[in-house]
Amino acid sequence: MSTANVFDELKRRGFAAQTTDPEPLYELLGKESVTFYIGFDPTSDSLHVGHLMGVMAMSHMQKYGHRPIAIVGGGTAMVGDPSGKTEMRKMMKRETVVENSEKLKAQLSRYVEFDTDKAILVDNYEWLGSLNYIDFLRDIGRHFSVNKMLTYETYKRRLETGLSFLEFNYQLLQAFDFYMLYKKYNCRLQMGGDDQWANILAGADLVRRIEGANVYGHTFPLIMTASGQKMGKTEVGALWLDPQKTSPYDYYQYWVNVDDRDVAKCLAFFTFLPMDEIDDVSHFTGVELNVAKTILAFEATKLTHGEKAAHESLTAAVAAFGTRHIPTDILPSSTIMRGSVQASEKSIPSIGISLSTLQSTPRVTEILGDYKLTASRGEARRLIQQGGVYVNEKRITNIEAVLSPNDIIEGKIAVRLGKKKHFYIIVK
RNA sequence: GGGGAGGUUCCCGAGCGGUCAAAGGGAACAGACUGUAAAUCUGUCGGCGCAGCCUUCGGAGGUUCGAAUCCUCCCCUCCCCA
Repeated sequence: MSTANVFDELKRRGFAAQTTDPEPLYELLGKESVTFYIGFDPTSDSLHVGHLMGVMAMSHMQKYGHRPIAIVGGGTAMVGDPSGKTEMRKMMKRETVVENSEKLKAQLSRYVEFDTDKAILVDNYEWLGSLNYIDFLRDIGRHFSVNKMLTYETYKRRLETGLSFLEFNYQLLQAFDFYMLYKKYNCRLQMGGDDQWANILAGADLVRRIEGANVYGHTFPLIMTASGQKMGKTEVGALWLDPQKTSPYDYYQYWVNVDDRDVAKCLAFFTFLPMDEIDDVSHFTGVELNVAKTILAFEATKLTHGEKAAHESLTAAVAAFGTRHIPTDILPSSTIMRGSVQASEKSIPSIGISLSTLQSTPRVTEILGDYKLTASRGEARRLIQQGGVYVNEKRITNIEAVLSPNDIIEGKIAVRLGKKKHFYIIVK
Protein backbone atom coordinates (compact mmCIF):
# COMPACT_ATOMS: atom_id res chain seq x y z
CA MET A 1 0.00 0.00 0.00
CA SER A 2 1.49 3.24 -1.11
CA THR A 3 1.61 6.09 1.33
CA ALA A 4 0.23 8.58 -1.15
CA ASN A 5 -3.49 8.75 -1.74
CA VAL A 6 -4.87 7.74 -5.14
CA PHE A 7 -7.46 10.35 -4.84
CA ASP A 8 -4.84 13.06 -5.14
CA GLU A 9 -3.43 11.37 -8.20
CA LEU A 10 -6.86 11.00 -9.80
CA LYS A 11 -7.74 14.58 -9.07
CA ARG A 12 -4.48 15.89 -10.39
CA ARG A 13 -4.88 13.94 -13.59
CA GLY A 14 -8.41 15.23 -14.07
CA PHE A 15 -10.34 12.09 -13.23
CA ALA A 16 -12.74 13.88 -10.95
CA ALA A 17 -16.18 15.19 -11.73
CA GLN A 18 -18.42 14.35 -8.77
CA THR A 19 -17.94 12.42 -5.57
CA THR A 20 -20.57 11.41 -3.05
CA ASP A 21 -18.78 12.06 0.25
CA PRO A 22 -15.32 13.35 -0.59
CA GLU A 23 -13.81 13.50 2.90
CA PRO A 24 -14.71 10.09 4.28
CA LEU A 25 -13.89 8.51 0.94
CA TYR A 26 -10.52 10.19 0.85
CA GLU A 27 -9.79 8.97 4.31
CA LEU A 28 -10.88 5.45 3.46
CA LEU A 29 -8.70 5.30 0.36
CA GLY A 30 -5.80 6.54 2.38
CA LYS A 31 -5.95 3.93 5.07
CA GLU A 32 -7.02 0.64 3.53
CA SER A 33 -7.35 -1.33 0.34
CA VAL A 34 -10.75 -0.62 -1.06
CA THR A 35 -12.66 -2.83 -3.44
CA PHE A 36 -14.37 -0.76 -6.08
CA TYR A 37 -16.11 -1.36 -9.37
CA ILE A 38 -16.61 0.03 -12.80
CA GLY A 39 -19.10 -1.32 -15.25
CA PHE A 40 -18.48 -2.03 -18.91
CA ASP A 41 -21.20 -2.76 -21.38
CA PRO A 42 -20.43 -5.73 -23.56
CA THR A 43 -22.41 -4.21 -26.39
CA SER A 44 -19.45 -4.56 -28.70
CA ASP A 45 -16.61 -7.00 -28.98
CA SER A 46 -14.03 -4.34 -28.29
CA LEU A 47 -13.50 -1.42 -25.97
CA HIS A 48 -12.86 1.96 -27.50
CA VAL A 49 -11.27 5.14 -26.33
CA GLY A 50 -14.51 6.18 -24.70
CA HIS A 51 -13.98 3.39 -22.18
CA LEU A 52 -10.39 4.30 -21.58
CA MET A 53 -11.09 6.79 -18.79
CA GLY A 54 -12.55 4.05 -16.66
CA VAL A 55 -9.82 1.64 -17.58
CA MET A 56 -7.08 4.10 -16.70
CA ALA A 57 -8.79 4.99 -13.45
CA MET A 58 -8.92 1.32 -12.57
CA SER A 59 -5.29 0.94 -13.30
CA HIS A 60 -4.33 3.90 -11.14
CA MET A 61 -6.44 2.57 -8.32
CA GLN A 62 -4.86 -0.84 -8.56
CA LYS A 63 -1.37 0.63 -8.59
CA TYR A 64 -2.23 2.26 -5.27
CA GLY A 65 -3.28 -1.05 -3.80
CA HIS A 66 -7.01 -1.03 -4.27
CA ARG A 67 -8.93 -3.90 -5.75
CA PRO A 68 -10.86 -3.35 -8.99
CA ILE A 69 -13.92 -5.23 -10.03
CA ALA A 70 -14.67 -4.91 -13.69
CA ILE A 71 -18.24 -5.81 -14.15
CA VAL A 72 -19.41 -6.62 -17.61
CA GLY A 73 -23.04 -5.89 -17.82
CA GLY A 74 -24.13 -9.15 -19.33
CA GLY A 75 -27.52 -8.80 -17.75
CA THR A 76 -27.92 -5.08 -18.14
CA ALA A 77 -26.70 -5.12 -21.72
CA MET A 78 -29.78 -7.11 -22.47
CA VAL A 79 -31.83 -4.20 -21.22
CA GLY A 80 -29.91 -1.18 -22.41
CA ASP A 81 -29.03 1.94 -20.48
CA PRO A 82 -31.04 4.94 -21.59
CA SER A 83 -28.61 7.42 -20.01
CA GLY A 84 -27.40 9.94 -22.50
CA LYS A 85 -29.09 8.20 -25.35
CA THR A 86 -31.82 9.68 -27.41
CA GLU A 87 -32.92 6.40 -28.80
CA MET A 88 -33.59 3.01 -27.43
CA ARG A 89 -30.64 0.76 -27.68
CA LYS A 90 -30.91 -2.56 -29.36
CA MET A 91 -31.12 -5.51 -27.08
CA MET A 92 -28.52 -8.19 -27.26
CA LYS A 93 -28.50 -11.92 -27.44
CA ARG A 94 -26.95 -13.80 -24.55
CA GLU A 95 -24.35 -15.59 -26.71
CA THR A 96 -23.10 -12.36 -28.19
CA VAL A 97 -22.78 -10.83 -24.78
CA VAL A 98 -20.74 -13.78 -23.54
CA GLU A 99 -18.40 -13.68 -26.51
CA ASN A 100 -17.95 -9.96 -26.12
CA SER A 101 -17.19 -10.22 -22.44
CA GLU A 102 -14.35 -12.61 -23.15
CA LYS A 103 -12.75 -10.18 -25.54
CA LEU A 104 -13.26 -7.27 -23.20
CA LYS A 105 -11.52 -9.10 -20.44
CA ALA A 106 -8.54 -9.79 -22.64
CA GLN A 107 -8.30 -6.11 -23.45
CA LEU A 108 -8.71 -5.03 -19.86
CA SER A 109 -5.87 -7.35 -18.90
CA ARG A 110 -3.47 -5.05 -20.66
CA TYR A 111 -4.16 -2.38 -18.09
CA VAL A 112 -5.35 -4.21 -15.04
CA GLU A 113 -3.83 -7.28 -13.47
CA PHE A 114 -6.46 -9.95 -12.99
CA ASP A 115 -4.15 -12.60 -11.57
CA THR A 116 -4.84 -14.11 -8.20
CA ASP A 117 -7.22 -11.87 -6.33
CA LYS A 118 -5.82 -8.51 -7.38
CA ALA A 119 -8.78 -7.76 -9.59
CA ILE A 120 -12.04 -9.43 -10.33
CA LEU A 121 -14.11 -9.69 -13.45
CA VAL A 122 -17.75 -10.56 -13.03
CA ASP A 123 -20.75 -10.70 -15.26
CA ASN A 124 -23.88 -9.38 -13.62
CA TYR A 125 -25.87 -11.95 -15.53
CA GLU A 126 -24.81 -14.18 -12.67
CA TRP A 127 -27.46 -12.59 -10.50
CA LEU A 128 -29.63 -10.70 -12.92
CA GLY A 129 -30.22 -13.71 -15.13
CA SER A 130 -32.18 -15.61 -12.54
CA LEU A 131 -33.93 -12.73 -10.84
CA ASN A 132 -37.36 -13.40 -9.55
CA TYR A 133 -39.58 -10.53 -10.54
CA ILE A 134 -41.82 -10.55 -7.52
CA ASP A 135 -38.93 -10.78 -5.09
CA PHE A 136 -37.08 -8.05 -6.89
CA LEU A 137 -40.04 -5.71 -6.79
CA ARG A 138 -40.58 -6.36 -3.10
CA ASP A 139 -36.97 -6.16 -1.97
CA ILE A 140 -35.50 -3.63 -4.34
CA GLY A 141 -38.32 -1.89 -6.14
CA ARG A 142 -39.82 -0.57 -2.93
CA HIS A 143 -36.76 1.57 -2.36
CA PHE A 144 -37.21 3.55 -5.54
CA SER A 145 -39.47 6.49 -5.95
CA VAL A 146 -40.83 6.97 -9.42
CA ASN A 147 -41.50 10.62 -8.67
CA LYS A 148 -37.87 11.14 -7.92
CA MET A 149 -36.63 9.17 -10.86
CA LEU A 150 -38.75 11.19 -13.20
CA THR A 151 -36.97 14.33 -12.11
CA TYR A 152 -33.58 13.06 -13.31
CA GLU A 153 -32.25 14.85 -16.30
CA THR A 154 -31.61 11.65 -18.24
CA TYR A 155 -35.18 10.52 -17.93
CA LYS A 156 -36.61 13.96 -18.48
CA ARG A 157 -34.97 14.16 -21.82
CA ARG A 158 -36.22 10.76 -22.74
CA LEU A 159 -39.72 11.61 -21.67
CA GLU A 160 -39.87 13.83 -24.69
CA THR A 161 -38.81 11.19 -27.16
CA GLY A 162 -40.11 8.09 -25.49
CA LEU A 163 -38.84 5.79 -22.81
CA SER A 164 -39.87 2.19 -22.51
CA PHE A 165 -40.58 0.57 -19.18
CA LEU A 166 -37.73 -1.79 -19.89
CA GLU A 167 -35.25 1.03 -19.99
CA PHE A 168 -36.75 2.74 -17.05
CA ASN A 169 -35.75 -0.32 -15.04
CA TYR A 170 -32.14 -0.02 -15.94
CA GLN A 171 -31.27 2.11 -12.97
CA LEU A 172 -32.71 -0.40 -10.55
CA LEU A 173 -30.66 -3.14 -12.08
CA GLN A 174 -27.46 -1.15 -11.90
CA ALA A 175 -28.20 -0.20 -8.31
CA PHE A 176 -28.80 -3.84 -7.60
CA ASP A 177 -25.35 -4.62 -9.01
CA PHE A 178 -23.75 -2.36 -6.45
CA TYR A 179 -25.73 -4.05 -3.72
CA MET A 180 -24.69 -7.52 -4.88
CA LEU A 181 -21.05 -6.53 -5.18
CA TYR A 182 -21.16 -5.07 -1.73
CA LYS A 183 -22.56 -8.30 -0.35
CA LYS A 184 -20.23 -10.60 -2.26
CA TYR A 185 -16.98 -8.66 -2.29
CA ASN A 186 -17.42 -5.86 0.19
CA CYS A 187 -17.29 -3.45 -2.73
CA ARG A 188 -17.60 0.06 -1.36
CA LEU A 189 -17.06 2.34 -4.29
CA GLN A 190 -18.49 2.65 -7.74
CA MET A 191 -16.84 4.76 -10.34
CA GLY A 192 -17.93 5.68 -13.83
CA GLY A 193 -18.44 8.41 -16.35
CA ASP A 194 -20.36 11.45 -15.22
CA ASP A 195 -23.36 10.31 -17.23
CA GLN A 196 -23.58 7.46 -14.75
CA TRP A 197 -23.94 9.77 -11.78
CA ALA A 198 -27.62 9.14 -11.23
CA ASN A 199 -27.20 5.39 -11.54
CA ILE A 200 -24.24 5.40 -9.19
CA LEU A 201 -26.10 7.45 -6.61
CA ALA A 202 -29.04 5.11 -6.85
CA GLY A 203 -26.75 2.18 -6.11
CA ALA A 204 -25.08 3.83 -3.16
CA ASP A 205 -28.48 4.80 -1.80
CA LEU A 206 -29.77 1.29 -2.13
CA VAL A 207 -26.86 -0.21 -0.24
CA ARG A 208 -27.27 2.37 2.47
CA ARG A 209 -30.97 1.69 2.78
CA ILE A 210 -30.76 -2.07 2.87
CA GLU A 211 -27.49 -2.57 4.66
CA GLY A 212 -27.06 0.69 6.49
CA ALA A 213 -23.53 0.77 5.13
CA ASN A 214 -21.66 3.73 3.79
CA VAL A 215 -20.59 3.20 0.23
CA TYR A 216 -19.36 5.76 -2.22
CA GLY A 217 -19.61 6.93 -5.76
CA HIS A 218 -17.20 8.85 -7.91
CA THR A 219 -17.44 10.01 -11.50
CA PHE A 220 -14.96 11.19 -14.13
CA PRO A 221 -15.76 14.04 -16.43
CA LEU A 222 -17.04 13.19 -19.87
CA ILE A 223 -14.26 14.64 -21.84
CA MET A 224 -14.70 16.41 -25.09
CA THR A 225 -12.02 17.49 -27.48
CA ALA A 226 -11.37 21.19 -27.74
CA SER A 227 -13.43 21.21 -30.91
CA GLY A 228 -16.42 19.77 -29.08
CA GLN A 229 -16.24 16.17 -30.27
CA LYS A 230 -16.40 13.15 -28.08
CA MET A 231 -12.87 12.03 -27.37
CA GLY A 232 -11.92 9.12 -29.56
CA LYS A 233 -14.56 9.66 -32.15
CA THR A 234 -13.34 9.62 -35.70
CA GLU A 235 -15.01 10.14 -39.05
CA VAL A 236 -15.10 6.39 -39.43
CA GLY A 237 -16.56 5.81 -35.98
CA ALA A 238 -15.03 4.94 -32.67
CA LEU A 239 -11.35 4.55 -32.08
CA TRP A 240 -11.20 0.89 -31.09
CA LEU A 241 -8.63 -0.78 -28.91
CA ASP A 242 -8.84 -3.94 -30.99
CA PRO A 243 -6.04 -3.85 -33.59
CA GLN A 244 -8.32 -5.66 -36.04
CA LYS A 245 -10.80 -2.81 -35.88
CA THR A 246 -8.39 0.10 -35.62
CA SER A 247 -4.83 -0.59 -36.65
CA PRO A 248 -2.09 0.48 -34.26
CA TYR A 249 -0.90 2.89 -36.92
CA ASP A 250 -4.31 4.57 -37.14
CA TYR A 251 -4.53 4.56 -33.39
CA TYR A 252 -1.17 6.28 -33.20
CA GLN A 253 -2.21 8.78 -35.86
CA TYR A 254 -5.31 9.73 -33.90
CA TRP A 255 -3.19 10.85 -30.98
CA VAL A 256 -0.64 12.70 -33.08
CA ASN A 257 -3.49 14.65 -34.55
CA VAL A 258 -5.18 15.78 -31.35
CA ASP A 259 -5.88 19.44 -31.03
CA ASP A 260 -3.04 21.48 -29.50
CA ARG A 261 -5.25 22.39 -26.59
CA ASP A 262 -5.88 18.76 -25.72
CA VAL A 263 -2.31 17.47 -25.56
CA ALA A 264 -1.63 17.96 -21.86
CA LYS A 265 -5.08 16.69 -20.97
CA CYS A 266 -4.62 13.56 -23.04
CA LEU A 267 -1.22 12.89 -21.55
CA ALA A 268 -2.72 13.09 -18.09
CA PHE A 269 -5.63 10.83 -18.91
CA PHE A 270 -4.17 8.31 -21.29
CA THR A 271 -0.56 7.81 -20.24
CA PHE A 272 1.16 7.04 -16.96
CA LEU A 273 3.80 9.71 -17.36
CA PRO A 274 4.29 11.68 -14.14
CA MET A 275 2.23 14.82 -13.79
CA ASP A 276 5.27 16.92 -12.96
CA GLU A 277 6.50 16.33 -16.48
CA ILE A 278 3.10 16.70 -18.07
CA ASP A 279 2.57 20.08 -16.46
CA ASP A 280 5.47 21.44 -18.49
CA VAL A 281 3.64 20.61 -21.69
CA SER A 282 1.06 23.30 -21.08
CA HIS A 283 3.60 25.96 -22.00
CA PHE A 284 4.81 24.22 -25.12
CA THR A 285 4.22 25.61 -28.56
CA GLY A 286 5.37 24.79 -32.08
CA VAL A 287 7.98 22.09 -32.44
CA GLU A 288 8.06 21.21 -28.76
CA LEU A 289 4.34 20.70 -28.73
CA ASN A 290 4.62 18.43 -31.72
CA VAL A 291 7.21 16.36 -29.90
CA ALA A 292 4.79 16.14 -26.99
CA LYS A 293 2.14 14.86 -29.39
CA THR A 294 4.55 12.29 -30.73
CA ILE A 295 5.22 11.10 -27.21
CA LEU A 296 1.53 11.07 -26.41
CA ALA A 297 0.88 8.93 -29.48
CA PHE A 298 3.76 6.65 -28.66
CA GLU A 299 2.78 6.16 -25.03
CA ALA A 300 -0.91 5.69 -25.77
CA THR A 301 -0.14 3.18 -28.50
CA LYS A 302 2.31 1.42 -26.25
CA LEU A 303 -0.34 0.98 -23.59
CA THR A 304 -2.91 -0.57 -25.82
CA HIS A 305 -0.78 -2.34 -28.42
CA GLY A 306 2.60 -2.79 -26.81
CA GLU A 307 5.96 -1.14 -27.17
CA LYS A 308 6.85 -2.84 -30.44
CA ALA A 309 3.69 -1.72 -32.22
CA ALA A 310 4.18 1.78 -30.84
CA HIS A 311 7.69 1.92 -32.16
CA GLU A 312 6.65 0.65 -35.58
CA SER A 313 3.90 3.24 -35.77
CA LEU A 314 6.40 5.93 -34.90
CA THR A 315 8.89 4.88 -37.56
CA ALA A 316 6.10 4.49 -40.09
CA ALA A 317 4.97 8.02 -39.30
CA VAL A 318 8.51 9.21 -39.84
CA ALA A 319 8.57 7.45 -43.21
CA ALA A 320 5.33 9.14 -44.17
CA PHE A 321 5.76 12.60 -42.69
CA GLY A 322 9.44 13.15 -42.31
CA THR A 323 12.10 12.95 -39.66
CA ARG A 324 11.37 13.67 -36.09
CA HIS A 325 13.92 14.59 -33.53
CA ILE A 326 13.01 13.69 -29.96
CA PRO A 327 15.10 15.59 -27.41
CA THR A 328 15.82 13.89 -24.09
CA ASP A 329 14.39 16.61 -21.91
CA ILE A 330 10.80 16.50 -23.07
CA LEU A 331 8.69 14.16 -20.95
CA PRO A 332 11.85 12.30 -19.90
CA SER A 333 9.99 9.38 -18.36
CA SER A 334 8.70 8.22 -21.70
CA THR A 335 10.45 5.19 -23.13
CA ILE A 336 10.24 6.62 -26.63
CA MET A 337 13.45 6.45 -28.63
CA ARG A 338 15.36 9.70 -28.33
CA GLY A 339 17.26 11.54 -31.01
CA SER A 340 16.52 11.28 -34.70
CA VAL A 341 14.12 8.49 -35.45
CA GLN A 342 14.86 6.26 -38.42
CA ALA A 343 12.12 5.74 -40.96
CA SER A 344 10.59 2.35 -41.53
CA GLU A 345 7.49 1.89 -43.57
CA LYS A 346 6.53 -1.40 -41.97
CA SER A 347 3.24 -0.17 -40.55
CA ILE A 348 2.12 1.94 -43.46
CA PRO A 349 -1.07 0.46 -44.88
CA SER A 350 -0.53 -1.34 -48.14
CA ILE A 351 -2.44 -3.17 -50.80
CA GLY A 352 -1.10 -5.92 -53.01
CA ILE A 353 -1.42 -5.83 -56.76
CA SER A 354 -0.15 -8.33 -59.29
CA LEU A 355 2.35 -7.32 -61.91
CA SER A 356 -0.06 -8.38 -64.63
CA THR A 357 -2.79 -5.97 -63.57
CA LEU A 358 -0.19 -3.26 -63.43
CA GLN A 359 0.92 -4.18 -66.93
CA SER A 360 -2.60 -3.53 -68.14
CA THR A 361 -2.00 0.13 -67.17
CA PRO A 362 -5.06 0.63 -64.98
CA ARG A 363 -6.27 4.12 -64.34
CA VAL A 364 -5.40 5.62 -60.99
CA THR A 365 -9.10 6.20 -60.37
CA GLU A 366 -9.85 2.52 -60.89
CA ILE A 367 -7.17 1.38 -58.50
CA LEU A 368 -8.18 3.84 -55.79
CA GLY A 369 -11.85 3.03 -56.09
CA ASP A 370 -11.62 -0.72 -56.57
CA TYR A 371 -9.22 -1.24 -53.69
CA LYS A 372 -11.31 0.98 -51.43
CA LEU A 373 -8.62 3.56 -50.91
CA THR A 374 -11.40 5.98 -51.79
CA ALA A 375 -15.12 5.34 -51.39
CA SER A 376 -15.70 5.12 -55.11
CA ARG A 377 -14.03 5.78 -58.44
CA GLY A 378 -15.97 8.99 -58.58
CA GLU A 379 -14.44 10.15 -55.35
CA ALA A 380 -11.00 9.26 -56.68
CA ARG A 381 -11.77 11.34 -59.75
CA ARG A 382 -12.80 14.28 -57.58
CA LEU A 383 -9.70 13.95 -55.44
CA ILE A 384 -7.53 14.13 -58.52
CA GLN A 385 -9.42 17.14 -59.82
CA GLN A 386 -8.76 18.84 -56.52
CA GLY A 387 -5.10 17.98 -56.60
CA GLY A 388 -5.22 15.57 -53.70
CA VAL A 389 -3.68 12.48 -55.23
CA TYR A 390 0.04 11.84 -55.35
CA VAL A 391 1.87 8.89 -56.85
CA ASN A 392 5.44 8.58 -55.65
CA GLU A 393 5.03 12.10 -54.24
CA LYS A 394 4.15 13.56 -57.62
CA ARG A 395 0.74 15.16 -57.88
CA ILE A 396 -1.58 13.56 -60.42
CA THR A 397 -3.36 16.20 -62.43
CA ASN A 398 -5.16 14.18 -65.05
CA ILE A 399 -8.10 11.95 -64.18
CA GLU A 400 -7.13 9.70 -67.05
CA ALA A 401 -3.72 9.05 -65.52
CA VAL A 402 -2.66 5.41 -65.42
CA LEU A 403 -0.31 3.30 -63.39
CA SER A 404 2.27 1.10 -65.03
CA PRO A 405 5.29 -1.01 -64.08
CA ASN A 406 7.40 2.11 -64.65
CA ASP A 407 6.01 3.58 -61.45
CA ILE A 408 7.46 0.83 -59.31
CA ILE A 409 10.21 2.04 -57.04
CA GLU A 410 11.91 -0.57 -54.90
CA GLY A 411 9.09 -3.03 -55.36
CA LYS A 412 6.27 -0.66 -54.54
CA ILE A 413 4.35 2.42 -55.55
CA ALA A 414 3.78 5.09 -52.92
CA VAL A 415 0.33 6.64 -53.04
CA ARG A 416 -0.73 9.59 -50.99
CA LEU A 417 -4.25 10.94 -50.64
CA GLY A 418 -4.55 14.39 -49.29
CA LYS A 419 -1.96 15.33 -46.75
CA LYS A 420 -2.16 12.45 -44.37
CA LYS A 421 -3.24 9.21 -45.96
CA HIS A 422 -0.27 7.22 -47.13
CA PHE A 423 -0.48 3.83 -48.82
CA TYR A 424 1.88 1.51 -50.57
CA ILE A 425 0.92 -0.54 -53.54
CA ILE A 426 3.09 -3.62 -53.24
CA VAL A 427 3.65 -5.41 -56.52
CA LYS A 428 3.42 -9.14 -56.20
C1' G B 1 -58.30 1.62 -28.92
C1' G B 2 -59.71 7.13 -30.62
C1' G B 3 -57.74 11.86 -32.61
C1' G B 4 -53.52 14.66 -34.73
C1' A B 5 -48.47 15.31 -36.92
C1' G B 6 -44.65 13.13 -39.57
C1' G B 7 -40.90 9.65 -42.22
C1' U B 8 -36.27 13.60 -47.91
C1' U B 9 -29.41 12.35 -49.95
C1' C B 10 -24.05 11.18 -43.33
C1' C B 11 -27.07 14.60 -39.70
C1' C B 12 -30.58 18.81 -39.25
C1' G B 13 -33.93 20.64 -42.66
C1' A B 14 -36.50 23.03 -47.33
C1' G B 15 -39.25 21.20 -51.47
C1' C B 16 -45.45 19.69 -52.26
C1' G B 17 -46.93 17.68 -60.46
C1' G B 18 -42.20 19.27 -64.84
C1' U B 19 -36.78 24.17 -64.66
C1' C B 20 -34.94 18.24 -58.63
C1' A B 21 -29.49 14.33 -57.95
C1' A B 22 -33.24 17.70 -54.89
C1' A B 23 -32.43 24.93 -51.33
C1' G B 24 -29.90 26.16 -46.74
C1' G B 25 -26.90 24.76 -42.55
C1' G B 26 -23.68 21.23 -40.08
C1' A B 27 -20.29 17.26 -40.60
C1' A B 28 -16.75 15.34 -43.94
C1' C B 29 -13.07 15.69 -47.89
C1' A B 30 -9.39 18.51 -51.11
C1' G B 31 -6.41 23.02 -52.02
C1' A B 32 -3.89 27.53 -50.02
C1' C B 33 -1.62 29.06 -45.25
C1' U B 34 0.92 26.00 -41.24
C1' G B 35 3.47 22.37 -37.21
C1' U B 36 0.59 15.47 -39.47
C1' A B 37 -2.67 21.42 -34.71
C1' A B 38 -6.37 25.37 -34.60
C1' A B 39 -8.50 29.48 -37.14
C1' U B 40 -9.35 31.50 -42.01
C1' C B 41 -10.28 31.62 -47.34
C1' U B 42 -11.53 28.62 -51.88
C1' G B 43 -13.53 24.29 -53.93
C1' U B 44 -16.01 19.41 -53.59
C1' C B 45 -19.64 16.55 -51.37
C1' G B 46 -25.27 9.58 -55.01
C1' G B 47 -23.00 5.99 -58.86
C1' C B 48 -20.72 5.30 -63.59
C1' G B 49 -14.74 5.09 -68.91
C1' C B 50 -19.19 11.85 -66.26
C1' A B 51 -21.02 17.78 -71.83
C1' G B 52 -24.43 11.57 -71.40
C1' C B 53 -26.54 7.65 -68.70
C1' C B 54 -28.18 4.99 -64.21
C1' U B 55 -30.13 4.64 -59.03
C1' U B 56 -32.25 7.75 -54.86
C1' C B 57 -36.80 11.25 -51.35
C1' G B 58 -40.15 4.79 -45.36
C1' G B 59 -42.29 0.07 -48.45
C1' A B 60 -45.57 -1.89 -52.33
C1' G B 61 -48.95 -0.67 -56.04
C1' G B 62 -51.76 3.16 -58.99
C1' U B 63 -53.07 8.04 -61.64
C1' U B 64 -50.22 11.02 -65.31
C1' C B 65 -46.72 12.39 -71.37
C1' G B 66 -44.14 13.34 -66.54
C1' A B 67 -44.26 12.12 -59.26
C1' A B 68 -40.03 13.49 -53.63
C1' U B 69 -44.57 16.06 -54.78
C1' C B 70 -51.54 13.31 -56.28
C1' C B 71 -54.41 8.41 -54.88
C1' U B 72 -54.63 3.32 -52.32
C1' C B 73 -52.76 -0.19 -48.96
C1' C B 74 -48.82 -1.40 -45.58
C1' C B 75 -44.60 -0.44 -42.07
C1' C B 76 -42.39 2.91 -38.51
C1' U B 77 -41.96 7.42 -35.22
C1' C B 78 -43.85 11.41 -32.27
C1' C B 79 -47.97 14.24 -29.77
C1' C B 80 -52.94 14.45 -27.35
C1' C B 81 -56.91 11.38 -25.16
C1' A B 82 -57.79 6.32 -22.85
